[in-house]
Amino acid sequence: MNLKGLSQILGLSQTTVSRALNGYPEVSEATRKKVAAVAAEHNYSPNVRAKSLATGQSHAIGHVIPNATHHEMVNPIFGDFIAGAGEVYAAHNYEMVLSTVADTDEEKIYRAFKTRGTVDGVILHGPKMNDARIALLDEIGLPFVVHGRASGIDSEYSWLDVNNRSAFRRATEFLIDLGHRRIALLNGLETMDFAHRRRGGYEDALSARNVPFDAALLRSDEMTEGYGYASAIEMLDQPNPPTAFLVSSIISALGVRRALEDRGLQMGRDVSIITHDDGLSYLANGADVPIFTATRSSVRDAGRALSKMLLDLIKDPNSLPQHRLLEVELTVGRSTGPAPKAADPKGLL
Amino acid sequence: MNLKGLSQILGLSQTTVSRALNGYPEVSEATRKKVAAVAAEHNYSPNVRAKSLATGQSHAIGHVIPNATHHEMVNPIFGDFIAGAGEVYAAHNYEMVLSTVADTDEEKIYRAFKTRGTVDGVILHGPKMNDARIALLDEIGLPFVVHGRASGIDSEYSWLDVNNRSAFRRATEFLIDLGHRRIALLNGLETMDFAHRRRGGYEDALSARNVPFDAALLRSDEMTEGYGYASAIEMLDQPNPPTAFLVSSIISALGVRRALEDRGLQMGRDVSIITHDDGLSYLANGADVPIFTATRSSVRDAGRALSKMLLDLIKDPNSLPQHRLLEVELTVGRSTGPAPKAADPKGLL
DNA sequence: CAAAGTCTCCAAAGCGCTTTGGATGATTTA
DNA sequence: TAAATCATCCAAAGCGCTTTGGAGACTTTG
Repeated sequence: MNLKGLSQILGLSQTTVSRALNGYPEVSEATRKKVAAVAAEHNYSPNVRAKSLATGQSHAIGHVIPNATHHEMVNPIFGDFIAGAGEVYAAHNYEMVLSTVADTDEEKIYRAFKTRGTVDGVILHGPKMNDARIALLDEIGLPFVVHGRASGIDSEYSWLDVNNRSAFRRATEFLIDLGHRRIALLNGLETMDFAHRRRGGYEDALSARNVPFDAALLRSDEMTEGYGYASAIEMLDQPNPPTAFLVSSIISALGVRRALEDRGLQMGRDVSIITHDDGLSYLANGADVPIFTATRSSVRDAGRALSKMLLDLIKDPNSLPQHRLLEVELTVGRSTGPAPKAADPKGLL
Repeated sequence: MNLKGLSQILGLSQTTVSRALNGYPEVSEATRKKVAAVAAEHNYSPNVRAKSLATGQSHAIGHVIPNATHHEMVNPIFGDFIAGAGEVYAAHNYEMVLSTVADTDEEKIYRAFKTRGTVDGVILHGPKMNDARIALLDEIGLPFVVHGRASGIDSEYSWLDVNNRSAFRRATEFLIDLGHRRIALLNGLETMDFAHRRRGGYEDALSARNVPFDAALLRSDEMTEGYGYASAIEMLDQPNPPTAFLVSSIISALGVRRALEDRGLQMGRDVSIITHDDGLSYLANGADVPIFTATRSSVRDAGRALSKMLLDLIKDPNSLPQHRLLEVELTVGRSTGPAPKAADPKGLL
């Protein structure tokens, strides 16, 4: 059933039927009701392609999954973010379109999004330092919002970010307060902006408390379980091992935990761990008492808020860029405790 | 730049330009080259909405994420599946559109997909026993393929599935061969077809080897880390605890591992674990020697193969339904070993 | 009571592409 | 040489919707 058919059944013009269905004032309440009834009866819903051709809007939002090709890693937070955004899209009758590309082809995708009119806007994931994509999207003229920020970019753009610097400063201070002086940082890839900020927070806390910085206690990579494990093993086998780990992802934290176990160390007593926790649905950080002491911020909430921000921007393209900085909750779990008295925790065994 | 503009620049009709770009034979090689050159120069790419309105095809595939609303869990394998499918879509110039809905609204989404012409076909995720969606999609007339199968559905449809029954039979037999008689099964939700089949394989092996079935060793739920932990703790604290766990997801297996640690049990010596491993990119099961003995099947490969199957089906709607049953690799890691001699492994402590 | 508004509704153009049904001139065939 | 064939190209219709620019029929106003 299409508009033409429907208007014939009703004995009205397509114009009137279209206006009735879209809530325009030029149609009487009586006919509007009649139209609505017949439309429902015949299960009419407008062809979205024709509609978007006529309006110039696609009612779709694009997400580009970075790094998703070949054997690289799919960011595990993506699913939860999408779930949050999806709720908002569904409520506003927007479609979500996803593209997976190699980093190198990302520019092509954005250009195609614009010229082909596939989407009305995009959410930019995983911003890097000096991220070139922001200028690109500005140039293309495709509305966008950023999940995170990009240090080194001066132009104004809308973003939503976790206060990573403050979070990791607080977490580091918390460990220092517990007496830890050898604190390892297992960071994400430091080309990523969030990782850069986290490292900043970590270094802020160290220098504020006069704890020496040791490059041997620093790692940076994609946040897999294996990365957490391998890094922790390596550091624990050093002559002067860390007594605490600050980890950028709960998945890597699981790896650190496994390393502790392998080395016969007890988490929270011999070695402490604080991790960032994105609140992934399948990796809930303990029901009652959290497994890990964590800096927590729900990525699903982020998805909800950021997609809303983008829809607002699309609705009113001249509105000012919006910013939203989310503070984390620092929740204490069973993975942290006072620094062991002995110089070398392994000496206790 | 649109077709009209391009054809004016070229001094040709829209017809000829369109045909030149789409490889029709009615145009000479010389003009085809000229058209291609000018199109590239002006960065032309056709408006996808206009194209699909004219052709009746959207060149998009729909994925509906089940259970993704509110506080329910997003299936962690989704990201990797999508990554695999995305590669295929990109190669064939298809778009991927994603919808997240409550289970109850799924029917609406599929109907809307059809009547609004949003997508040319869908991939059905997470089939349940007697899944009603298959008949629904048949009735609607929307081409689809299923990731998994649905027991109890007689109609013919295309699917790709892991041989779950055989996988879990083999895994159980492997444990029995190691001397285990108290083998727990931490299954997925048994409304899901895959979980039903896995349980079947488990029971097959038990009865084939005359190992008594004990309902106290069986759990079924969404496969979170917390579920693995809680179930394992509960069972280990029973009077006659299991000496081995068969787990449906590596994420839950991590929970079991944590439970063992909490109870001071050593994995692979005191208690064995075999898990199913979907090959998630961020949870690689160990680099050299696998952490877990596992039944492995790459969900990313599944995404690739299944999306290809759907594109084939769309290209030739009259082709016969395709089926693809993937066997798992049973790879031995460090989580399994002979059953402890003592009746109660905790007695060893 | 005529003029000016209001309400409702409609015909037709337009969004950017594909595709049908020729038209034109060049080439081959009888 | 006339007829048939072929290779290229084009005008125009159509996909299903929105939206502009009126047109009638009623009401209100001076």
